[in-house]
This record gives sequence, structure tokens and C-alpha cells, in this order.
Amino acid sequence: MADSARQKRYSEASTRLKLLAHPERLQILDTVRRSSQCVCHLEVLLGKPQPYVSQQLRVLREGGLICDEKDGLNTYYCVCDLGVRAWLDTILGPAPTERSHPLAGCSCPKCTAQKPPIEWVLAASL
Amino acid sequence: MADSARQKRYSEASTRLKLLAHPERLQILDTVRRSSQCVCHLEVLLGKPQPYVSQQLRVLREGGLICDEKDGLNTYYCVCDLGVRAWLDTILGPAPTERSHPLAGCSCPKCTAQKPPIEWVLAASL
DNA sequence: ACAATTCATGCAGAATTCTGCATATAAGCA
DNA sequence: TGCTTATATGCAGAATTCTGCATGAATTGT
Repeated sequence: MADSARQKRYSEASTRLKLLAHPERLQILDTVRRSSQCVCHLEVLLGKPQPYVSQQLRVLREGGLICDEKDGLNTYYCVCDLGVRAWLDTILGPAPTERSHPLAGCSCPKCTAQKPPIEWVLAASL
Repeated sequence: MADSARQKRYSEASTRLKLLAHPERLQILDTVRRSSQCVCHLEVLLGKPQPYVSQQLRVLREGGLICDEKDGLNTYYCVCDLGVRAWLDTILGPAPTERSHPLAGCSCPKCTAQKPPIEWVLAASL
């Protein structure tokens, strides 16, 4: 490989690594690689204000690490690139295959639809 | 996995990623993962002043990404950790298996010993 | 002991990234 | 249209990282 091609590869890899070298962004990626999630979901998960979360999502989106998919008021983010998945597998270990739970505190349809009141669950188990 | 364990993993991974997110450091790692190399070798390769190279080597060494091995005046660095090798395989692709060449401009025994004058080489091929 | 070579360290100004906040946009609904 | 909800954007001060330089330490050979 030519020297300039190497240089280019190093700087491209380093650009992508910079995006990953951030605990909150890693947690976001680790979450959305399992299943796509909306912003308010991640907001609850990280315990950070919404603008902060959106900011990090933007960084990841513009860096090509995640894709967004809008549905009404909600925007769901996911990891669509297979190369990115491979990096995450190496860095964080393989993604768990179990379904991700709906999250108390997230009000998106995905979370509320699948989350019956605790009384129902208890009643059903009698 | 518990939440605090996750947080710890994210921040540890992010710490290591920060060390990798740097073109010159990536080039150093890519070089020494093939075979151990001395400082002046890397100095020629990167085209950067020696204190700069040593500084980056220190960062990598203190981060546990490389090991040093002293031999007289020279210090040879290499990637000893298998986990680090795996990360590099993912990030930069698998390491080439061919021998690394001695480098013109590097005066360490490793490079000069294996580098006979061009006249010898030509004479031998007659 | 002295000089030469190889490498390490400390430090400071420059450049970049981080992160919190105020505010903007856009969709759905009454 | 006006209100609410969900998300995006712009910006600025704070914190961190980068990088060049001066200098220090250790080893080898004379």
C-alpha cells in the first residue's frame, strides 16, 4: 500500500474513533444497536437533558455511525452499517440478543404500548 | 449486567479509544504490531521530531497498548496484548504477515545489520 | 572522565472538544 | 389557528488534548 493511502486510512480511522471515544456516545450506540430507540428513551437512559442527547446523536449521525427514521413526532435511531456493528462487537463485545425492555419514563409508542400497568401483570399471573 | 458495570465498561473503552483516535499513534501501532521497532525507526517513518514520537510512545505505553524492551541504547516497542491486536485487526484490518523492511535513515542494529550496501546486492546477483 | 548517541520528560501556548443552556423547528391535535 | 410534545440547532465558556521545544537521564565507546 502507498504511503499516502496509509496516511488517509489512519486519519479516517482516527476520525471515526474520536466519535466512539466518549462514554455517553458509546452507551447510545450500545443501546441502539440492539433495537432502534427514540430520543426520549435515550434521555431517560443516560439521565442527561434532551438537548445534550440530541447533540450527541447529531455527532453520531453526521459521522455515519447511526441512521434516523422518523415516525410522527418520534425519531428512532439505529445502527445500520455492518462495519460499525463489527467495531462495536470488538469494542463492547457482541450485542445481547434478548429483546430490549420498554423503559419506564419513556413515553414513546414503542415503550408505552408494550408496558401494561403492573396491576395487570400481577393479575395475569394469579 | 448492572448499570454501574456498564458505565464502567463504557468509560474504560472510551479511555482506550481516545488513545487510538490519533493518526500518528495509529501509525505507530500499525508498525509495531508487525515487529518491534526502535524510536528512531518510528521517528523516520512519521517524519516527526524524536521528542514528539517519544511522547506518543509514552501515552501508548502508559495506556497499556504497547510494551518496551531495552537493548543497549535502543528501546524496541511492540504490541504484546492480544486484545489490543484484536482491536487493531478490526480497526485497521489484519496485519500484513510479510517481514518489515529495514528502513533507510534508521541507524539501529536491526535496520543496519540487515541492510547491506546496494553494491553488495548487485554483485551477489551477477 | 568525556563525548556521543538514544531516548525520556516537563512545560506552555495553541487548538480542539465538551457540555449546558436558550431557542428554533416540526408534527399532531383541539 | 393555537397549543403541546418531541426533537434539533446555535452558541459560548470550560475543560481537555495537542504539539513543539528545551532539557534531562542512561548507555556506550574512547
